[in-house]
Amino acid sequence: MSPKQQRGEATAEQVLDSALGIYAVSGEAGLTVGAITRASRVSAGSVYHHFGSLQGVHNALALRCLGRLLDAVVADLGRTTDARSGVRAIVRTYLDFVQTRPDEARLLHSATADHESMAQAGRIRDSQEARLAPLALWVRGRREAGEITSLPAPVIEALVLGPVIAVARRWLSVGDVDMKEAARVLPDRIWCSISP
Amino acid sequence: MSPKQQRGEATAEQVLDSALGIYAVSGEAGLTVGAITRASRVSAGSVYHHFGSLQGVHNALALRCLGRLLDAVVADLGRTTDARSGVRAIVRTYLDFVQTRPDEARLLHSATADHESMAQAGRIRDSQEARLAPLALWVRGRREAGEITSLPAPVIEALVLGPVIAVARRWLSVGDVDMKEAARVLPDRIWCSISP
DNA sequence: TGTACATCAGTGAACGCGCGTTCACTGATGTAC
DNA sequence: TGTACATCAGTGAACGCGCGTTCACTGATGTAC
Repeated sequence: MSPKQQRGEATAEQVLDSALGIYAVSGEAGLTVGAITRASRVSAGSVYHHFGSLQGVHNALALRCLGRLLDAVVADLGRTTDARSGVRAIVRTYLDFVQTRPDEARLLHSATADHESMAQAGRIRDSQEARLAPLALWVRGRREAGEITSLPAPVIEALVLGPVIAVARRWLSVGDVDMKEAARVLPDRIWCSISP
Repeated sequence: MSPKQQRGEATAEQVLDSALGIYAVSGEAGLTVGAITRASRVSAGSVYHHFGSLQGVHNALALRCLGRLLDAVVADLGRTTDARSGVRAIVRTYLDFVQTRPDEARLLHSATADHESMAQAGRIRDSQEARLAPLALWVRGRREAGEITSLPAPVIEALVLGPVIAVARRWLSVGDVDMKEAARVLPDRIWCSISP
């Protein structure tokens, strides 16, 4: 899982890059060991050496994508002070990520829904705790400062991320959303739904 | 696809019922022809006679679930007059459907994300046009009446359904949402985000 | 009402294919003295 | 600096298994006269 030699790291990255490409073209069903070895020019044995199983590749890929998204969001969120600009930052960063890395966004949006991930939702949260903690902290801080209405955390999360994810999915599948307009309009609309 | 004999209809329903159960327990990957024939006591040949392929079973199942959800929503929406009570009806009916038929809700939430469905998003919309039309009509009517802010239709859809879907998915996977409270709180919050 | 016939519904053994995984092995890298 | 050794990285043929699909066939149902 954590290679002790440099070239090991490079190989693992190569596998994940290829896997993402396959996923983008052929979907989850197309992500087979054969497809990976063909695309990455890494042998089956080597894939197993690094990831243990095909599921291991899948998990590692999902974690890498989620990590990148959370990193981006947390970084931009850290530059804000009040709740309103924070919400604006979350919306913009999320939509920006979706447009810049559509394949990874697609993976995240279906991965969070699929059966395996639901069973492992807890484990995923654990392994991303370092990135999730600042986010939770920010929400708690804003709420204690009275800038956000006092609703259960999951409901607030749904009110903030729900519309953003919905727009993102729509853009990724149908494509009939003006993302610039969405980024301009959504923050205030979302803000209104969670202000006291 | 549309059986000419009564017993054919019953068999097809039996297959879909079993398929839904398998999907709930084993996920999409578990939905194999073998699993279906074992659970439904319908032979492989008969499954192919009715659905053409395994993908056909999957599509039919997704369409049946979506149809049921849309029927429920459209029915309750028809009993409302103003936009505000309409939004309340949509939220409540949706959350009610999720709680009453969690397996079907899970299927819908992952099916809309998966690769195959994205490719066929257009065809699905077509085949459900009869149910989608009243919904679209309602939105247009409310907007022309000035009861809803004038944003692009997909953005409004995202603002209304986004939080609802987010809460539903959270409840289905993690389970840490009070659905009663969500149903009580969400309508007004959502309403605020789309009022002029 | 009875019979002949076409169509629909259903069976299940058999098919080949591609899947995930293993393993005995070779080569590369880092380390200790 | 050189050598010996342990560990890591990588190979690819081989394995058996379960998959989706087919097809020749039987039985049930509806229809026309």
